[in-house]
Amino acid sequence: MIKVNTTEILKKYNLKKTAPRVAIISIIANNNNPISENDIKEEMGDMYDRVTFYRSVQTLIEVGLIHRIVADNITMYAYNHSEGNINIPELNHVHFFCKKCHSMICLEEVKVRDYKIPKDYIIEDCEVLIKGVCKNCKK
Amino acid sequence: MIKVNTTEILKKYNLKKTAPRVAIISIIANNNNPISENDIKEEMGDMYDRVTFYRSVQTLIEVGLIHRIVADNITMYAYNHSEGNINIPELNHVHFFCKKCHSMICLEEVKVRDYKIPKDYIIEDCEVLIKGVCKNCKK
DNA sequence: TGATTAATTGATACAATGTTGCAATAAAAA
DNA sequence: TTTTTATTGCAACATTGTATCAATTAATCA
Repeated sequence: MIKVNTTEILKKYNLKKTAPRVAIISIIANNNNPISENDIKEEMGDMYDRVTFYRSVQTLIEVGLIHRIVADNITMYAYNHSEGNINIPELNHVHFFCKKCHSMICLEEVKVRDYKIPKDYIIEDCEVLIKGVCKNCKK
Repeated sequence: MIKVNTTEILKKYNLKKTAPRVAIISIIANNNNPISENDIKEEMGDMYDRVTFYRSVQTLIEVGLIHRIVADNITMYAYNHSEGNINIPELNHVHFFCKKCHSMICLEEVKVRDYKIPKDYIIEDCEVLIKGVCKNCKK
């Protein structure tokens, strides 16, 4: 459980430190694995407002603090602990999605090789999504 | 432009050969790159019905004939030309998404290596999404 | 510290996307 | 051709996401 310094982070991106933002960042950062809007909503209690949530999440994605993963039409959010390294696409955003229970876990140390992309394309990010069945659902 | 034999394909999966299915399969298969619901809708004209579309697409994804890709909340559909090989995750579903114009292109020959997934997980599929800026938008 | 400024919130209304139920239809089987 | 069964297409609903705007609150500065 990594405790993030929301004051510092928000200042870094010139964003005001507001209650919803602090809550959203903390909740996402304190989860090792991607988390859904509903789970975040529950943790926020009556601090949750849908519009504010969408806007906050949008902002945080734009600055590169979190990212959104969609699998089988299920949307989840995860923290970019690699924050400083987002320009090393090989190392980022690798997830496993269970088709049965819809849980998602973050994986490390997976690499992508042999990009055959036209030279004049700019690569900013790389996401790898591995789908299958998790340990529990396999039984 | 690969012409697919919808009669054969649908029979293979025990699906009835209906007009909407034939249209949807043909449209997706005849596009080299992923295509949005709106584009498919346009090509279908008044044959398009939203509910039928969602159901058809759902069915076709389940049998592994097409797949859905979501980037920045934009959903697209692409044909699995590798149809027979869907259990070789290294070779499947590699796309480039342009953050500016929201176009998507299919890429070949990208490989993923060094899976560090717990041994008792079943891997069925692997998608790689590379985001950035395309040739045109770079200018 | 208190007033000023500017971003952000939260409510409302709207728009787009996705789902359920069911009667009518059409495809495949007999 | 008739029967059977899956699929369609409509209506109604549910969920997800967006635009507007007045009220609020955080940061700034005197």
